[in-house]
Amino acid sequence: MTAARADAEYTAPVEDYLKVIYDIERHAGAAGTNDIAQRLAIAPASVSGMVRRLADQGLLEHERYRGVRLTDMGRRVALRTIRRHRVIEAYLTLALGYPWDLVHDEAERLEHAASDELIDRMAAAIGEPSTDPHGAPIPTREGEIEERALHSLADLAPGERGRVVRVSDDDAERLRYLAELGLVPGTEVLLLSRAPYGGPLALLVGAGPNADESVAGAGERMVGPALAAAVLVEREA
Amino acid sequence: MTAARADAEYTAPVEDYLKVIYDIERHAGAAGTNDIAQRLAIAPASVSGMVRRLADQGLLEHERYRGVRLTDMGRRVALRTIRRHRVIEAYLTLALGYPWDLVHDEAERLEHAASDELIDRMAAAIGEPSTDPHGAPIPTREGEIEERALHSLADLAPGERGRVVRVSDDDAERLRYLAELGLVPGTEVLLLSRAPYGGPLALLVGAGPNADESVAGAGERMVGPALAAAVLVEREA
DNA sequence: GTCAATATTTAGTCTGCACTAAATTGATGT
DNA sequence: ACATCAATTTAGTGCAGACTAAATATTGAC
Repeated sequence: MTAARADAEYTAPVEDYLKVIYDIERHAGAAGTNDIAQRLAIAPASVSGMVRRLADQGLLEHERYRGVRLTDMGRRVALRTIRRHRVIEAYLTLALGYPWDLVHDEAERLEHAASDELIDRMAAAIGEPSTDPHGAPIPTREGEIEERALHSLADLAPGERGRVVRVSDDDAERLRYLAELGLVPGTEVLLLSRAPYGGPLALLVGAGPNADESVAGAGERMVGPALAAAVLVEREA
Repeated sequence: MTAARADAEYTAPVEDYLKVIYDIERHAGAAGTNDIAQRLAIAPASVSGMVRRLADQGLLEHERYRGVRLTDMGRRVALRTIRRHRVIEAYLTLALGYPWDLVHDEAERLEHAASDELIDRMAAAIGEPSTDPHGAPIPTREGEIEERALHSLADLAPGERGRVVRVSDDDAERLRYLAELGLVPGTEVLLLSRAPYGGPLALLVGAGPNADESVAGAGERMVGPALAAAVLVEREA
């Protein structure tokens, strides 16, 4: 029952749990033990124990068998960690020329070691960007985040046009392939057609502002639905 | 007995042990349990257990009651960690404008999280410096280090002249004070006199290449022997 | 050479965070 | 209403790395 502050030190595993729970909660309302376990690549039984500890620390609330929700404090800690992660990703690409498929793993470790002071200096050095290299929004120092509801590329209707805003960053291989296809944030896409029964989508990919990053220019592309789900777009007229 | 590689992953505590053992060994030939414990701010009894584990991994050799010596592999791991630490320190000051009294603590945490790839990019970005901001030599990627034998300021004879090459970096407060006195690497000093029985030294401090860093200009200074011991100099004609 | 001071090790404990195997609860289809 | 399946929790274990208290080895003084 000690009212701990959100600026205390937390272990790397704790920060990882909170990050993952934050993300699951956003999409599903509450985070189940199994989802957490899968996202962290650990056994579900291991999650139960940690969840109890996190609840004791006031970082989340747990209804047995019904899942987990972050408290305000837990959310603050999660967002601070997410800010660190994304600022580091942005800094590595913009200031050190890191390729965009490698920054995630590096940030995954550095986020637990970097001080807020360092994060702020990094952010300032690259002009306080509002998103990371994969298009994910960077929370402010104060823990504000601009989460807009996005559609996946797979949700577009044939003939509909959209702009890539964000891509999933947790698989380096996939990121490299997306870059090859030109599917990077800022690129315009037009869904030409969608084959039925989970078949491939045909796209017209236009050049975006990050065209220097992408290997290929504009052109027609075929992508499977799993890949399309990893590409988030905003609809356009 | 498994012949592990030096490029495997080690935990942060393991890297910390190896670093301090490397350092103690350099000055004293072999590292005693007590010295290690004191440098790591842990109980001596805790060291015994860890030392056994490190010996089992082939990182060091241990003669009971006689101290510890790194193996070649242990030394390689230690030097890699030291390189990380010092490159990070140099990068933070040169690329991010970090004040020199804060970089040590930051590097102390980041050194365990940064990949070799990142360290190399940082080093390249600041022009592969040969020393960190406190004058400590940076080991090469290959684990070579140029350790020159230095005297402390306290060893100079009255009337002797020297140039500050390196200062101890483990106490932020002291670093700030040294900077105030102008005792930063590169500065010329002339020992005017030494009071007997551990009394203060009188110095003439001249401007060095890092004069912009130091608050004070050239002038006469009085320092105690403890502080003088933290300043390493090379003798001059 | 013996004795005290000091250094080191052992013994036993604790915490965090993972694991497997087994028990339990909740949801679902008939 | 009940059987079954999936999700979750409990029980018991292991490892890393710290701790204290107690035992033991080394060293230095006399």
